Amino acid sequence: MTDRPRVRRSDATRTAILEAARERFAADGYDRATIRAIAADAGIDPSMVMRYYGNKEGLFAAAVAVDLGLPGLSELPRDTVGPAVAGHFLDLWEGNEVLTALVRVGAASQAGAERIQGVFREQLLPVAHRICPDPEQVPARAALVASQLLGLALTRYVLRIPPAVDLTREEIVAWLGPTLQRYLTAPAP
Amino acid sequence: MTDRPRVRRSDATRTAILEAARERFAADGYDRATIRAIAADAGIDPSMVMRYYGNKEGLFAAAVAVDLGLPGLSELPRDTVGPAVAGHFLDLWEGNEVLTALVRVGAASQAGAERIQGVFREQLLPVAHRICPDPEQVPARAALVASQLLGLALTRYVLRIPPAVDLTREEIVAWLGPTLQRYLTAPAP
DNA sequence: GTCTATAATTCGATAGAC
DNA sequence: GTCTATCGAATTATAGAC
Repeated sequence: MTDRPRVRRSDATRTAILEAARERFAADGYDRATIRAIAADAGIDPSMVMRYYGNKEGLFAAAVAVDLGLPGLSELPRDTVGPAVAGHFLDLWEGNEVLTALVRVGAASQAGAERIQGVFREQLLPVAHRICPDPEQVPARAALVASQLLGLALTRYVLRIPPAVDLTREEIVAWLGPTLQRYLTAPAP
Repeated sequence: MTDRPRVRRSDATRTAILEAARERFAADGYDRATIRAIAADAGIDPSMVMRYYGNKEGLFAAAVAVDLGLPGLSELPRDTVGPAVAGHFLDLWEGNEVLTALVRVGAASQAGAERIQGVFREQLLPVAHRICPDPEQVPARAALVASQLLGLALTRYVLRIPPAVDLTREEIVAWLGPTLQRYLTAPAP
């Protein structure tokens, strides 16, 4: 009977809230990104945010749900996986504020740090297991990969150190590619 | 006449405040590290912090004044500078909360990010100029070095991703040494 | 579903007694 | 130099009208 398409008005509002939240968390960090400011950006009332997401932590959790889209990478030829990973992550970072928000909040709060630990454990580790030779070394190798990728993101997108911002995509892939390749596939030193 | 040693009582208080501030900023980040909590840790009254450092920003600036002690590294043989840099920074991070506080606040606030930019410009760049061959490439190479060093610090000391925490000193020097060596001295790719 | 009004905290900063 | 008391502002979160 009343099963028409079900395009609730609130869906647009929810999307607007999440988008504004991502921008604010990425730009200001967790504490300074106030619900009031996010609601103002989204053009709605602050109390709506509470209604939809319960509290600030729930809003953050919904805003930074992230899919790295990594599984496809494990199909690539093993001897060029380093540059492929570098390029893939550059695309992710350039086109999306979620990751900047995630790092910024991860560095600032325990809850944010645990969320990044979760992404590492559930998305990066499994793929590393399909790429690396010795299973026993996978966690250490994945941690090294994460350190270089997150370090570039930190210097380039969060701290915005000028020479890191000025690097071109080609330069980054050329410099980081061999590093990641070694961390993933080279014999342990 | 009254030029006795000048050991003011307040010196001990100042030191206690700065030490407590470093711990709090490192553990909680800028916003959550309240003046009240810092004063409580130092065993003094919150108003003393204001008296000595003017405001919270002044306190932070005094607490994270940092000397990386880098110049000595430029005297080392050029072909083993990578592992030397890795080991030097590991010692710095392990023995001092200043750097953790700096990264945590740098990721969370603009003022903190600018402070790290200053450290990069005034302490890392000059040393890189004495190590790298081509002066024109120095900023980019230094930025790559910073990305790997800060990335390890982020994953190991701030986010505390378990496999990054579990890495031994020897493993880190062995893995990061060649990376830094290449960023600093290898021909551009 | 949306908004007004406000409760309940908490923080940085100030004024002033001792 | 040190502490008490407090102000003013900003925040999350709630209650309830429409």
